[in-house]
Amino acid sequence: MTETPWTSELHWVRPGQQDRSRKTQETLLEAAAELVAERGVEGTTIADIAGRADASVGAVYHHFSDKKAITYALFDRFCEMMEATTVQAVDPSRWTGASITDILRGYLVFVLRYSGEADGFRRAGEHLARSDEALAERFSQLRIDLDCGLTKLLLDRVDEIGHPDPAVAIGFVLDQFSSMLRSRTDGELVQTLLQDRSDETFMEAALESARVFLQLRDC
Amino acid sequence: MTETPWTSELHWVRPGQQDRSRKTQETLLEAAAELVAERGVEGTTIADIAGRADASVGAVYHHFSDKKAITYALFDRFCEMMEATTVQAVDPSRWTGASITDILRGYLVFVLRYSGEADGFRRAGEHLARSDEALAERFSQLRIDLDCGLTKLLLDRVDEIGHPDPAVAIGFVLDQFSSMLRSRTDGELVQTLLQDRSDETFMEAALESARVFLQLRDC
DNA sequence: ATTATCTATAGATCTATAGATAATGC
DNA sequence: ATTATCTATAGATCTATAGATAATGC
Repeated sequence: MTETPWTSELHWVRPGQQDRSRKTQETLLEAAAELVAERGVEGTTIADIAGRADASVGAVYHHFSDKKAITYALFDRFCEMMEATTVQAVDPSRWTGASITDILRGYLVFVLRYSGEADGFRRAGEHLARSDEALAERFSQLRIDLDCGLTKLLLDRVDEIGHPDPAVAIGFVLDQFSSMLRSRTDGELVQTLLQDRSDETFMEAALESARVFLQLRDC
Repeated sequence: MTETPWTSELHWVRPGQQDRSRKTQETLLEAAAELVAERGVEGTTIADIAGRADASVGAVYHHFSDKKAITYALFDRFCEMMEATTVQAVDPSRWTGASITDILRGYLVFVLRYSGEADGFRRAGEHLARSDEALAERFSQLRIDLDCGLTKLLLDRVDEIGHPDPAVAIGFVLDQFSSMLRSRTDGELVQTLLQDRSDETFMEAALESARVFLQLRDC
């Protein structure tokens, strides 16, 4: 339980030594991500992945020690995507002159527009998190890092906030946003009242809600 | 695609003709619900279900035509639970003298306290919804019925609402609540900033958010 | 010579059934 | 006599491997 594959990933994913190899490995991961986004980890077979990547089952096992290794690799890439994006997103210099509303709008636009690209990678992570506590921890940390970074950005603008407890209020608003974005971008599932409205309507309602809850002063 | 098993459920679930039979069937469904709540539909085997119910694999197949039939039966029960609860929850006479805040608080308390009991049944429905459009429709309808009922209750108290477009505002608040409740009750997954705070803190923040967004006048 | 890929198949796991045995209720 | 249950196992599906063939790069 203490040892996780993250500490010795090379046992799981064989690094290619030919150009062709790295390309195949990349194609296999892309195929796996697509399939997992569509059907989930358990609904995706090795033969499916090989088929979509125009490769053979043997090729898959040449690159990955077993099915779990593929899932790990997908999750690993999700972590990389999230970490790199978070670093850029919460860099104060990116938001020079921006108001809290600007930042929150940027967050909404980004997730609505691009979260779909990470779907299969994220779903692989969720699957692992259900059966491995350490990976669940790592998965959670991604969100926490993002939320903490955003919280800092917003606290730098605390003078815009009229709410008596800015830290708690920001925490609530960020939770609210991520929950609602999750519902909205989760695909197929759970029709809601606002589901059929445009992203624009949804965003404006979410921003208005945050604005009045935080008691933002227009600057 | 037009024919769904709902129209001829008796082909899927054999009605028992002995007391013992009905009891076994009930035990099997309860076992299935527990396991699906823990491990999901695909993570649960027929042998698992039989084992937890202290029955044999053969007994399972005596009662249910196949694995899908068990999943259907779980979803069917989820529909019954949701429909019956919705009817009671949105009955205007239940809320005589209640304010909008009272109703919203009642909603939060109920879901936080009891949604866990329906977890396996709901999860079976989600699983079916992913592969069958008609069942996805039926699954969505459950939420829509609840949200519409609640919307009516709140619109009856429209004089408490200061928001210029009460209908849209109510829709947004109900979406907000259901998304956040989903995140909070989904179990294990997705640690959030407010996740470790008490239900009480969460509820009060959610109610305050709704109050300022709807611009509720205290009555 | 080494690395990557393919085909064919062994092994594991799960669903579903067949046939025998036990319990129920007219 | 009918219904329910059990044990044993056939059949299907998926993971993983073995061994042969093809491509790469020193």
